[in-house]
Amino acid sequence: MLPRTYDNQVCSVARALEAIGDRWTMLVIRDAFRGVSRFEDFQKRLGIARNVLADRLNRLVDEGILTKKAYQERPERFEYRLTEKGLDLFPVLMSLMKWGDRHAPDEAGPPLVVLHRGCGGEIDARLRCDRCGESITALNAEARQPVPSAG
Amino acid sequence: MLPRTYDNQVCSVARALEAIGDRWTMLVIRDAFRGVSRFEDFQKRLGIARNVLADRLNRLVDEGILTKKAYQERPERFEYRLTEKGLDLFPVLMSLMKWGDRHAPDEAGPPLVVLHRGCGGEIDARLRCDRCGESITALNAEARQPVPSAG
DNA sequence: CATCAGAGTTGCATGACGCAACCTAGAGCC
DNA sequence: GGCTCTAGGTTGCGTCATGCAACTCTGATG
Repeated sequence: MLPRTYDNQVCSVARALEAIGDRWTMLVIRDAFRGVSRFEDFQKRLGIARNVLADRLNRLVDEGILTKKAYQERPERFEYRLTEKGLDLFPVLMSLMKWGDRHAPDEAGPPLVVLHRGCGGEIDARLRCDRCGESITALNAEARQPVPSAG
Repeated sequence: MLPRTYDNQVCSVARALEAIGDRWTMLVIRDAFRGVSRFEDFQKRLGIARNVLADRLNRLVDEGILTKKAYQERPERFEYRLTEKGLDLFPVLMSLMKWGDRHAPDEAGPPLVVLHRGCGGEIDARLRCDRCGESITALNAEARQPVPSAG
């Protein structure tokens, strides 16, 4: 559990960040999407401290975002794989990536292109209206607050 | 600047997380999207330590995600507003919210509904293929790695 | 003159993190 | 039977980031 929870925050964003909102977790998940599954590989690719990595992996397993399974006995060796809950973080990761591509670009250009398998098209991370299909941005969105105590 | 940077990570996700990837920053941004703009209001709503809040706001201004502007002189008082770069984090926030709604739900159900202004439709945060328009998930996406040194 | 609001700053304690060393179980080799 | 290697951690220690309360500063209000 994170040392400081956001219990006072009645918001899905806060609850999501309680699960994945520290400095390393999202990068662990990113590497998991890239197919990394073993302790040593996470550690080498990220340069994260081993104790911190062990802690993050355990937490992600507790959260149901990763599963830990032995891929061989004698000697026992483990792999960490994304669950469905973890796989559902894909849009979060892609919108982060798109934002980084646009606003914090590397000189070498976008280092990773993600494509629609088979089709070969690129990912469009824009939000859509589920009624009219138009693109939704911060400028044409509005929040409907649930009525505080009138239900 | 974050204490630990991800310099060894050639990835837009890592660069994005360098800007917004600590425990409070994304919640500050969420409140900014809700219209919060003053130091005292951020502090009261989030319960964040004042020194940490001051640090986060300064960092976000340095990053070009927020602007700081006096909304009155004598006494001088300031407001923090999202820049275009900050507004572009909207898809990140919405996909985090959708994930939280689905996988870390509050008993009271989704506490915040965001609508297409005028139309009234809800937000569809699924990723699309920019060629064929189909929905893209982790299962039908593939990464094309840039050729390492063959350019 | 006292009090209040907004926007911080300062000092101290605690907790998260980085780092290196160590541990364990089995495999391969000689 | 000993040496070394790999995978997956754990332990101990030091430092840096964070939480918390108190304080500052400026001007308004009574």
